[in-house]
Amino acid sequence: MTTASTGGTRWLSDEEQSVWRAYLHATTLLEDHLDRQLQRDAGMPHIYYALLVQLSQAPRRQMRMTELAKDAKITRSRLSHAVARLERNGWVRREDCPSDKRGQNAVLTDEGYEMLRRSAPGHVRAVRQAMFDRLTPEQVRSFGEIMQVIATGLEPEGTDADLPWLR
Amino acid sequence: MTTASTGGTRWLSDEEQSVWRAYLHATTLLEDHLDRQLQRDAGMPHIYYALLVQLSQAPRRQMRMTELAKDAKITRSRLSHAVARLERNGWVRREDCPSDKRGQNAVLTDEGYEMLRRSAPGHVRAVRQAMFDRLTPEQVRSFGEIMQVIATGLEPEGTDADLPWLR
DNA sequence: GACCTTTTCTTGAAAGTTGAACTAGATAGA
DNA sequence: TCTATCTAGTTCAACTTTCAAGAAAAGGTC
Repeated sequence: MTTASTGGTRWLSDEEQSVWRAYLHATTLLEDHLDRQLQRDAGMPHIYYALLVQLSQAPRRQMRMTELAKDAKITRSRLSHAVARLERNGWVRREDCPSDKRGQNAVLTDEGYEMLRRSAPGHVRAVRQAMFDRLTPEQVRSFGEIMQVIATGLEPEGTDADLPWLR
Repeated sequence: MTTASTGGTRWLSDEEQSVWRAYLHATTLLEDHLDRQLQRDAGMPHIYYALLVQLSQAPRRQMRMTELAKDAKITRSRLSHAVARLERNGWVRREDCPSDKRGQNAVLTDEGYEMLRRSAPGHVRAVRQAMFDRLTPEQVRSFGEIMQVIATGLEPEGTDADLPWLR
């Protein structure tokens, strides 16, 4: 394993390899950790919880399905299933969109909001303990930049983020 | 939203919130990206690929199930299913462990190795494009440190990493 | 309006994951 | 030895995700 090119492939350097390994370990451990924490304390996986948080911050606590899927970076299909489950739990309700008869609004119910209010402190604590309490302010800043770069690079084309005149 | 404590909960500051959001976006986009890339080019999800890589680097290209699960940070259950699938594909073979009759060794087959050799360049390219080619050397270094801190903090207790005299 | 394309969202089946229960073998103590 | 406990790995059922297919409405063009 070297940093040199071989047969056209630029392999990862030793440092890059170890960074990549650390990244994979940190992200899988953290995602598992949060999934378990939220499954225990809120009865749902992390991604579902994130959907409710998203809704709670939207005007009138509701969003069009497609918009919600985009913001959460998941497919519409996946969102359909997720909302169906959250609806069964009584935390989300679907409403027809008045302006577009194809459209659906996912609405956070009062029960959903209440559940969020109850479990938010525990979740924030978990995130802090796993990440922010272990990093210096300088590291947090740098980390934010790095994540931003990576996310932007993977954003599907034709997104606002790709239009230079909006930067 | 402030940085102050309220009712005992230290909420995230605005900066922390935006870092957290960026983290969630970057990691879900990247994991999706790699899953699709490998599903297309190697016929399996990223985690399965990572298992084969792990095996390819082990002595005699084999590992005990539990050890492999630990290294890959997944449950033994999940690994059982994964290896069953990889076995059906002919990329891995199970062998009884001679020294412990409960044990199984997962062995990377020649076909598995060959498949890895073919798809590695494309995978490395994807990782580079998504991450390393977008970061400065200084960012890569810092990123590695940060991921290391987070991973170590989430490592199950009683691990070597927690024994101070090994540091 | 008729026609074609695009967008929105859902569905169903196949694949993957989880957590608990279970079998079999190892380990340790009396 | 006998027993209790622990460890390795698998399996089952419930749940989640993916991918492809499809229904319904919207938007454009002639």
